[in-house]
Amino acid sequence: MPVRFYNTLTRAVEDFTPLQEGTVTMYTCGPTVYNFLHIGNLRTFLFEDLLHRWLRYRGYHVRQIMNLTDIDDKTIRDSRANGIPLAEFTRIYKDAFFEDLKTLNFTPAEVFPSATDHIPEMIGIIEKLMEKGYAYATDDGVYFKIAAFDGYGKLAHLDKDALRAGASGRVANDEYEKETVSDFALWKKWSPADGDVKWQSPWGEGRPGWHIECSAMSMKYLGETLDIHSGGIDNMFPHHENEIAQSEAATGKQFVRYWLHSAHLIVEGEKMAKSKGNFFTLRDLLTKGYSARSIRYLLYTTHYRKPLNFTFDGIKGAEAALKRIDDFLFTLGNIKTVGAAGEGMLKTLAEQRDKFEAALDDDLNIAEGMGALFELIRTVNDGMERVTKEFAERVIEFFSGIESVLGFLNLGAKDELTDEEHAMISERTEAKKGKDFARADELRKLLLERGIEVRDTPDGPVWKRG
RNA sequence: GGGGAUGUAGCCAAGUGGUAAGGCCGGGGCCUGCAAAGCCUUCACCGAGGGUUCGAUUCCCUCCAUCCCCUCCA
Repeated sequence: MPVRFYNTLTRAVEDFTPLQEGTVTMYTCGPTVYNFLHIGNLRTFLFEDLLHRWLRYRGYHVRQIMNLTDIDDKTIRDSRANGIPLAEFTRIYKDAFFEDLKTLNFTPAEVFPSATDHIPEMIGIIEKLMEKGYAYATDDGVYFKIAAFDGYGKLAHLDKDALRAGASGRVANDEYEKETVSDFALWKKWSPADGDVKWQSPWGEGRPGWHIECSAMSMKYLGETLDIHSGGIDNMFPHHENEIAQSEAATGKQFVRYWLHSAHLIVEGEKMAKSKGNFFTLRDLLTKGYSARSIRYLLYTTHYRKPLNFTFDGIKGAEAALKRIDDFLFTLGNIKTVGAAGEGMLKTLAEQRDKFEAALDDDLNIAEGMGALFELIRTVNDGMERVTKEFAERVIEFFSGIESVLGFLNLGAKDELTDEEHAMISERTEAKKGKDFARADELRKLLLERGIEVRDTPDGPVWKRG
């Protein structure tokens, strides 16, 4: 079975085949760099990370581009509020963004282009749109004329004639000079609120509209037609709809073949909002003592098209679940029994691996995939006394393989003990032999204080660092 | 007001027209000198009300709740 994805464009699950055999071009909307990443951002970015990793696992060469929006209303507003030049201000959050990606063990994109480095490319597209009659200039900027683009609304399934300004009640009483309220800005002429943020253009000094950056950067790095474009569901309209309009109007070609959108995250059943006090950045959670891998696990294990309810009970559960996997791999790593792997065990391994892969192929159903993993764990644990070193290695090899998809396993090399610690373990074993359990328990406690947990097994004591 | 989703055990979360995976927590038991790890066992009338059907959690309708979008929020 091929990999299948739910395509927002067609509202159906479709078989995935890239335009160019073996290579996938993928553009993912990145962060606006005016704050640290919050768990909502992470939900979307982790879905995209899973997408990237699964395509790789399936043998594709993935060319992912993730942009950084470093010029928009919010970055200008906050840089001015802080009295820092825009580039200096966004630098802070760009650096933080890359640190956070590293913390969460993201597979990096091929390029992370910044909007401000691509102003000429954006101007180029706008000029083309002007030439073709899809855009017009006014006193305050250049706008895309949606009436001129037939397919407008095909992604969001909105009727362009029915779009009303201010329907959401969020639009201030701006004096628009646009021909139609839903026409969107390609270029914004400089206004005093922009401070010293401005670029030269054929339409005077100003700055690009928000949507044009993604068209310019995706086409520059990946070509005029992309295999996959993804982002949060909230960006479907107007952002992605506008990207389609301006890109396809400019090139005359299909812009994106598969659109994938992730649902939002809520916190303890409620919308996450600063005003509700339930707004958390990654850094907030790390400060509270939660591990990056448990955050990754938790945000990874709900299907991406379903709203994810982030709870603190959930993150504690994630830590416990990870410990179960850790202990399983730890136990396997200490198996010494010699002999061939049993038929039944090999069959279970093959079955659960197939189930895991089939689940991920089916529109990235990771929840079902994890179910297969835990079934494998339970079955192997159940027959652990019959597990041989050879079979244990096979299982560990399987987990090492899927770690390229999961990114939250603990397969690290063993820490070594000091001579003193080795001596303590030996002394405890001797004490046990002599039935001096008081001394044995004392030594176990002393080792635990050093972060070393000793477990007795039929093969003798094993130890792990906590 | 319009459009789009979601609602499964204390919590998280798959799934199916024939009586519901998995993880966490809790109860009971086994194993252990004691632990740890592990195993076994227990824990759900699938938001509410109708309808279609031999049979619905799964399809249809209504309602309720929550979330997303309707010009710049992942």
